[in-house]
Amino acid sequence: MRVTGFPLFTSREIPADAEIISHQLMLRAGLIARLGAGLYTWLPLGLRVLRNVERVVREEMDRIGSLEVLMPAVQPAELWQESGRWEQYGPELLRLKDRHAREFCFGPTHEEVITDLVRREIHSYRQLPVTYYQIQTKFRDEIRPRFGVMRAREFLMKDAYSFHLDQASLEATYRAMHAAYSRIFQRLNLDFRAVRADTGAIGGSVSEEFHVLADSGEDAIAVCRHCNYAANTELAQSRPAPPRQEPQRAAQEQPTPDIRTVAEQAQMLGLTPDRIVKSIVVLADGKPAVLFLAGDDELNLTKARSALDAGEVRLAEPEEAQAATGVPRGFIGPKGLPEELTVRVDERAAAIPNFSSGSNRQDWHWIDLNWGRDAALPERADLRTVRSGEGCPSCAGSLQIKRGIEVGHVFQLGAKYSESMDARVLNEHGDQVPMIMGCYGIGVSRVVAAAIEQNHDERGIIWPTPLAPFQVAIVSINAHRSEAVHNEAERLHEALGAAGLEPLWDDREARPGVKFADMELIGIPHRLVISDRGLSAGTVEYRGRSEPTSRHLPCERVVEFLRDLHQEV
RNA sequence: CGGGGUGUAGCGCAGCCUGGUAGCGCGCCUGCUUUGGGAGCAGGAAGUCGGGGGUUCGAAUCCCUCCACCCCGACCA
Repeated sequence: MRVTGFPLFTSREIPADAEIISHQLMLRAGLIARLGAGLYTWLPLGLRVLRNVERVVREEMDRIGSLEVLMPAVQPAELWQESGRWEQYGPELLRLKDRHAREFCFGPTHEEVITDLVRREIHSYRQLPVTYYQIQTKFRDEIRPRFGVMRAREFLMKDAYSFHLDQASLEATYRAMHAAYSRIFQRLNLDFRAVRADTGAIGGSVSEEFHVLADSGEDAIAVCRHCNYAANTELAQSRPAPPRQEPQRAAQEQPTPDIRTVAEQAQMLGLTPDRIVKSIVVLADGKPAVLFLAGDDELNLTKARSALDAGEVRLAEPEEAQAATGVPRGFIGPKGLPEELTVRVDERAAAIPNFSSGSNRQDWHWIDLNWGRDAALPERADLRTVRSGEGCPSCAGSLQIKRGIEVGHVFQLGAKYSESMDARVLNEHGDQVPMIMGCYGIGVSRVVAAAIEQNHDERGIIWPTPLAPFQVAIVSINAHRSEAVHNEAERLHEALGAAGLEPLWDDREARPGVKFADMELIGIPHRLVISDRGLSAGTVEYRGRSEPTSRHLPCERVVEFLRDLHQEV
């Protein structure tokens, strides 16, 4: 391809509204153009990268026997009403009406459609297991789209769905899919981790997320430094520290006027925060509950949701907390709390002897309380967020908190959709049984952004070979006045193309600096410079995108050299 | 949805407080020179100043209103 026939929409200026590096570089390199909030056009250069991600994904999906389909983006409301998600999903679901006022949504995901397809077409266990996938545009009306295609509203996703007679079959496909995902991200040269994950609104039991490690990632994940334990901090656990052993002291109530925070309480009472049990009022599906945690721990709302078996849990407003407990926030505690309140205690808070907490009386706190003696020990639960440096739950190592970009997610769904939508097959005994399902997603457009987050320098993008829109940049110096340069560039362009090496020849009449800067910004892995200077010695200059220096190659060896280099990766 | 901010040429911005008919850099077009790391000189094109309404002799500037976008928060696959 020649630049004169493949315009680059590069820019020197950093767009004002791009916050993270991948967003800035995608705009500056002319990969995408913004249309509206969370809506982007893929320009020719960017589309080549996106297609490369798709290609790798398709190859690996096909390899494990997953079958490609393409479902409608617009879906009838009836299906969503049948699964119950028309009500559940909320404003993130873009709802539409057609000319007959019939209701539809623009699909954010396709469990309903695929389940409907399969229940119509598959009737016998002999037809199972089966896995379908598609690569398709989704729309989720995100509260706050940001970071370019990283969190866009419209985005490209690979979603796959598997159907099984039994759990064992589901697990086999799940493992195959897991392995396929690992291969995909390996092939794309990304530094990633598979982490245990919350199943959230989709439902189901077992679930893992694939995260590309990057400081700009929106998710926090806990990874072990020694073993392969890795979990989203939404559910990560750590090895409990040995409980503190000390004789119980007599409880005393202390005046603590105007104390509101754990830090103030610790200071006034001369304690460290880990001797304090704090009381947090939450509303679980609208019902108040009090959660007790160690003073230096942070409440994990995802864990609270499962501990309280609730759909939605949020922190209570100060007025709501006071209404539920009868005391202002800051003075709530386990001793003397109204008995009808739902309470839970975090494991770590349950292990603190002689702790301090609110008195359920304004301006007073207890010290030296003990569970069982002064207040009944509530049902124990894991409620805290793990911290960096804590012990790994599955080995003797320690945990590290890293940031990750979620690029993939695999789920064992179970029978949630097949039951609500009545997707059954006959088993070998002639009984109607609901199919067991799995679902598996990859954020195709997000992978492009994630790859840039991980592969760039101050000059621009450094594409991993499988993603690069072009493999070789040919920069001809003064080709418009040197016939020799022009001819050699043209020869190489043709020869490299014939060798399948996807060259991009910058044949513009621009100054060399402009071309170098552009080729570096758009991240082409290999660069050839053709100049009179080199040709007089029978050489052209080669430089890898991330290499500091160039080397000279005899003209006749160039194609072979690049082909070998390309083969290595 | 709450809080904060920004809309002026394709991009990045100044001008607004203190009203007087719009400017800078990059980019773009033409010519000449230049040509191994984002050239120089000369000339040029390009803006409903986000939309609507109001105040005023006069509004980018002051007031009202609507819209769009960005950031923080809650939320979320």
